[in-house]
Amino acid sequence: MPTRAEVDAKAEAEKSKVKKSASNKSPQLLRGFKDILPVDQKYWEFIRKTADSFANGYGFSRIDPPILEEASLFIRSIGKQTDIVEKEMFSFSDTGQGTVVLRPEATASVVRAYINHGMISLPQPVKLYYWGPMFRRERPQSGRQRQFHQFGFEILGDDNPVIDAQIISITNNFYQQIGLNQISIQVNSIGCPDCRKVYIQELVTYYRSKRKMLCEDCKKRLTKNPLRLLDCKKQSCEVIKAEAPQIIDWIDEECKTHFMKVVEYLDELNISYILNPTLVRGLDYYSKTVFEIWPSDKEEGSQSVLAGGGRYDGLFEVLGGQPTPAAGVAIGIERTILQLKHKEIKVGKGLSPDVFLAQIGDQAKVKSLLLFEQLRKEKIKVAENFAKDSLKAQLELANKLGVRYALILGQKEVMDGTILIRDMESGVQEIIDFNKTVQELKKKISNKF
RNA sequence: GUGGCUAUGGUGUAAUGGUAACACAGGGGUUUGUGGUACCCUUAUCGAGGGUUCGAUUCCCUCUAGCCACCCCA
Repeated sequence: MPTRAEVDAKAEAEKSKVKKSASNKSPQLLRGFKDILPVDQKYWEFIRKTADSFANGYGFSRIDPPILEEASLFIRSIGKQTDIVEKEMFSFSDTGQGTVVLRPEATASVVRAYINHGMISLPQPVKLYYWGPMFRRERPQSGRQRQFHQFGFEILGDDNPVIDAQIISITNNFYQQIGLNQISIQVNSIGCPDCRKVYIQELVTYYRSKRKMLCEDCKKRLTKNPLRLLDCKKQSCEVIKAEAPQIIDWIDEECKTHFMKVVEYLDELNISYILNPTLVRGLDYYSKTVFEIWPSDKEEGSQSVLAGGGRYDGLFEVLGGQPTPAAGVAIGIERTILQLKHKEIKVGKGLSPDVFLAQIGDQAKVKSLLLFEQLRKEKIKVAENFAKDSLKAQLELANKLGVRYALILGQKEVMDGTILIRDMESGVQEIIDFNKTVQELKKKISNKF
């Protein structure tokens, strides 16, 4: 039997071994976290630009709530019983601040900001737009990451159904605008808390009578989150679901009229949508209208939700504010980009430079450093590689970048006060006065179009 | 969190119980001032740890990660 000392020594050796090999390995990305690489930036810029212009055009003001918030903000808003709060939040305790979490979504923060800053005294409704990272500790797969990005539009302070329709319309227009017209808009109403309670009672009664035929998950849902029963995709439960009472038949007059109005507006706006009586959303704060955007190719079986939203009239009170009606949408950026790629939608032109500046020799290098600055100020997009000395290597690079023209500045040109302009397509070169570089270049570049 | 599949260089792919092949990309070069078409050189302790074995990248186990489905959501 080994002595205590031996055991300790062994453990120590083991530890240092691990430490050593770990320190030699380069640090890896955390699970579910991703770098947004240069090759993908054009998609991000494209979406960002479009989102910005939508915010602008529809009169939404930008708000950037912090990424870290009090845990209670989300527990109270999203709901204790939801998966997001129960098992998906990145939370930790910060000295003196209690439990803080990396935000899993932004609507709660926006509402918190509305309350905190007394936006109730602003002309209503208040229209806000956000963009940023969200965090959910989920098992990653494609279109599902632990850090992902959303942007969203929220209209706070008005209960008119036209607001609901407008949010859906904006979302629809956004997808049309970026070229993703193969989407389906799923719409439903889950009523207000009062009539929902009645409906849930009814639903539970119905499902209880069929309890023996339910799958394990649904038995759990029956007590935990009855609305989710409607989400089950199991064949056996589908049958039961088909006969289940529909929420639309149980919501009260006010909720029903509201929903009819929303649908009417959508019809007027010529937006095609699908009434989905089983659509319920996972966040507790929703009331009345709920909707989701799905990719319309059912063949792929991809059930990933591109965007989702709805009305959340009850949220303000839950967070200690005055009762305020509101509606909004959150759009998943990664998932939207995935669809753009899937549909091979071309995005942006890519920023290829107009000209490559090549230099040979020390004097020329110094002079081209200055010329580069001059060209940049003239808004000519110029590429270079001052670190390379050989002209061959520089032209090779110029070729790879696909520039039309190359400027060549060597010892001889410096002496003569000239510079070479080479047409990379024809290989024709001309000698021009160094002082006329900008003027000549501009002439050539504008000829291109 | 549960289940299934997978794991070879920067990327995409081979092969094999005796330490890895090919393509592309990258870097360097073919006497130092010319690219897009050539040629040469160069880039992997085969995800991590353990086991079986004379010997494992190849077989087994564990872990980790990715993908898919579920759960849930964007």
